[in-house]
Amino acid sequence: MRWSRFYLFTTREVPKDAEVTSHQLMVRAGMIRRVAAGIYSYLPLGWRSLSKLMAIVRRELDVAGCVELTMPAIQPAELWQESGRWEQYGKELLRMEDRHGREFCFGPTHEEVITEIVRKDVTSYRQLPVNLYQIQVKFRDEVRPRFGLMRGREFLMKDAYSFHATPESLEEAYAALGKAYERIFRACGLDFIKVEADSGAIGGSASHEFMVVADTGESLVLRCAGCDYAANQEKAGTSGLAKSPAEDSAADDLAEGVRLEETPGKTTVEEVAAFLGVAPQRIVKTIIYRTEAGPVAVLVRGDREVNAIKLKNLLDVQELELADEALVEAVSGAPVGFAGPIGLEGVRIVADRSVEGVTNFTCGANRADAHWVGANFGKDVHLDEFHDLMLVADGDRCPNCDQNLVISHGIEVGHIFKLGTKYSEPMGCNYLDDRGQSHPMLMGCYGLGIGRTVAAAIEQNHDDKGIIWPLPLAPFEALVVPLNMNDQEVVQAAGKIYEELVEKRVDVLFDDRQERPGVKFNDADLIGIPIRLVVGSKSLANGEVEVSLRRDGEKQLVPLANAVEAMLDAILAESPA
RNA sequence: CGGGGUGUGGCGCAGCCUGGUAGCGCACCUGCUUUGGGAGCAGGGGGUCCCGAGUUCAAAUCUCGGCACCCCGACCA
Repeated sequence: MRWSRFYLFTTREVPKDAEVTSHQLMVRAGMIRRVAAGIYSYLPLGWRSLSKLMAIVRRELDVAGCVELTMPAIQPAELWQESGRWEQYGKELLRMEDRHGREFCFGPTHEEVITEIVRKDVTSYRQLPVNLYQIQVKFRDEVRPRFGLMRGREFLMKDAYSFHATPESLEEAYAALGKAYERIFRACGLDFIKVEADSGAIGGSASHEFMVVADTGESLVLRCAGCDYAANQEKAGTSGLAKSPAEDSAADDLAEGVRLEETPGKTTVEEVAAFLGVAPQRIVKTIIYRTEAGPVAVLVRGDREVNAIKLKNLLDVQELELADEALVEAVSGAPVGFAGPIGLEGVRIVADRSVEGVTNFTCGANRADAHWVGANFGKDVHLDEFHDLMLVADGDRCPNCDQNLVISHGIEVGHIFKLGTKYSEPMGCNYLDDRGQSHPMLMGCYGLGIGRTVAAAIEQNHDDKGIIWPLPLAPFEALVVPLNMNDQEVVQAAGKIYEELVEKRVDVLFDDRQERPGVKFNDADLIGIPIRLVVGSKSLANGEVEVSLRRDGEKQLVPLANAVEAMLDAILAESPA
């Protein structure tokens, strides 16, 4: 491709709304353009990288036994009503009406449509398993889109759905897709980890996420220092909390009985702890939630936070949100800040394990400006069981091996779920077994963010001058740069090399622009083509050209006659095994 | 949803406080020079100052309303 005929315009200025590197570089390199909040055009250079990734995805999924199709982006409300998600899915679902007033949504995911397809075609266990995928434009109306393609509202996603007669068959597909993902992300040059995840809104029994560890990531993952345990924060469990000096030194006085202390205006754990001179670890805080099944009070250790996902799973409710002031007052009889388990009635109380064994603790008195001190379970508060309802933090202990967990940020690039019969059952996607009995199919679903993966690759592969593409994702494999367009010998020599590379079907960009060398070098660094060949007047006078890798920038002088060969060798060397 | 901010040529911004009909850098066009890390000189083109209403002799500037976008926060009692 000749640059002069390609559509590629770079910019020196950093767009002011771009906060993260991948976003800045993609805009500056002329890969994407923002059209509205969280909505982008993929310009030719960007589209080439996305296409490269899509080709890799298709190749690996085909190997894993998946079959491609394409479903509509716009979906009728009826299907979503059938699965129950029309009501469950919140404001992220972009809903619309057609001219007849019929309701539709712009699909954020396609479980309903695929289930509708399969239930019509597949009726026998003999036809199973099936595994279908598409690469589609999705839309999720995020509250706050940001970071360019990392968290857009409209985005490209590969989503696969598998259907099975037996758990073993589902397990097989789940494992095959997991392996395919690992191959895909490795090909992208990504440093990633696979973590256990909660199956969340999509529901189901098991789930893993593929995370690219990066400070700009919006997810939190916990990894064990001692074994291979890794989970996202929503899912992560622990065998014990991080030790804190305060906890160790907290002398367990003999219970003298619970007593009331005035705590005027002290509404937070921090304030109460400071005011009464107790460690936050010895405060039991009471958080009140609103659910469709009524209010719920959660007890958690003062220095810790409730994990809403775990709580939602335990309670088995659809809606869960922190109670507002009015509800807190109605439930606890006190303003926000003074709720406590003692004498709390008319509300379900659940407790996190973090408070189990805490003795002589402090808690709200359900009365304005007062806390109980020296309270104890079994005496002042009666609870039958403690559950895992806490957000695991850095330094907590691994549930498998007791070593310390380490927290880090991650970019979620892939997510695989075992769905079970969550959709097949309500939607009647059934098959007949070998005895003629009808059963709902077992399903799996497998998502992979196309744009986000490319963005993550840039986050991990760049320097202060620009992108450093791993070869498989590079929009072009090679760049040929004639330095002086007025020097006919230079132009001819470079043009000949370019033509020969095209002959060899190398993905090559020829910078035939009438620009000064500095501009060409800087643009080359910015767009990050992995292998570069420079033809300049001086070296050409010695019959030589210069080959270098964007990765290390080391220049190698090569005789003109060997230029094409040197480029082909470099491409081979840069290709993943 | 709450708070803050921004909206002026393709991009980045100044001008607004203290009203007098718009300016800078980059980019763009023409010419000459220049050509191994974002060239120099000269000349030139381009703006409904987000939209609407109001105040005024006069509004980018003041007032009110709207829209769009950006950032921060979203309550752990």
